[in-house]
Amino acid sequence: MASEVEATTAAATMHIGEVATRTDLSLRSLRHWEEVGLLTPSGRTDGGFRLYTEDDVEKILVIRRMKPLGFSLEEMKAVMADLAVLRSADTTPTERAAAREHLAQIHADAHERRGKLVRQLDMADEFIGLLSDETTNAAEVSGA
Amino acid sequence: MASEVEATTAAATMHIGEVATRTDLSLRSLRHWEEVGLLTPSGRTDGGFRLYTEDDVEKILVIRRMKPLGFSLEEMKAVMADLAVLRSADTTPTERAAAREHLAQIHADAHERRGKLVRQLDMADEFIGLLSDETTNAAEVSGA
DNA sequence: CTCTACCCTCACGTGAGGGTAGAGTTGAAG
DNA sequence: CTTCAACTCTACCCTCACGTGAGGGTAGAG
Repeated sequence: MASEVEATTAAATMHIGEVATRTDLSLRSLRHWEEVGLLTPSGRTDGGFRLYTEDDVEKILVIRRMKPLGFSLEEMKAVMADLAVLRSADTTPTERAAAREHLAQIHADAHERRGKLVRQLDMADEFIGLLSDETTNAAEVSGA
Repeated sequence: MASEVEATTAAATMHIGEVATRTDLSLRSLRHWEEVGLLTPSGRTDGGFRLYTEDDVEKILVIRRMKPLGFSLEEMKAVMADLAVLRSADTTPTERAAAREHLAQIHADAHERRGKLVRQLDMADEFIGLLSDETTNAAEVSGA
């Protein structure tokens, strides 16, 4: 039998709490993601506890990177499905082509959204500058 | 008395539609902001149309800059109030001090949030890079 | 078996608007 | 003045991605 010390990252599964701390996400989010079918944990204990694998965590981290771009959970779900198609070996060329095309689309979209993020950062900086001004010299309005 | 032609940007007021296009915000947002007391238009026509002044638009633009930092409408409302205190002449020193202190707090908070925005941008870039990889060479997996 | 720390499933609440219906207002052209 | 298209009003329900309990079950160490 395989010894109990396989490696650090073998078939070890985690409960939701560990995943949450490791990915810096809330339990609620992870559960919600399952609810909507975005990321279903690989297993459950007999008692009903969710069991996540390292692989699950990897996927979660991909999703987490996608999130700041403001994609909906549905969109991310589609992306994960497409990525799965590309990563898996036994998918038809037609499927793979469709997945690639869709991902290319997403890629373009992502670029656009990135642009918006940058613009938001600019606005934020303008606001911060505005606040600096206001708090710096507002003390000397009627003074000497 | 001041003549009716004060300047180009005198007492001229606009309806909500013009404000929306000028600020790139939806009518719904502007109405919602009024609902929650974040920004109340300076007037109304007899028929009930909202009338915004240039000054209102200025405030709206300040709010718009604050938005990307993820402050809630309530928080922004407080900020606008504090800014109003600092800008107005007839406010007690106590009031002004409180406003400045609160704004300093917000300023610090804003910096933190800016940091998060930057980190989000980084994550976004990681995701985009990931997509690039996947879509670029996924075509040659079993080929030669 | 007990204890504590986790985890479960509902079920409702929230924030910041989106969308629509049905009715009223504007203001320019005729 | 009348008419009319374009605009705006309120009121209401919908969405999305969770947050927040309530009430109860599980894991596993002692």
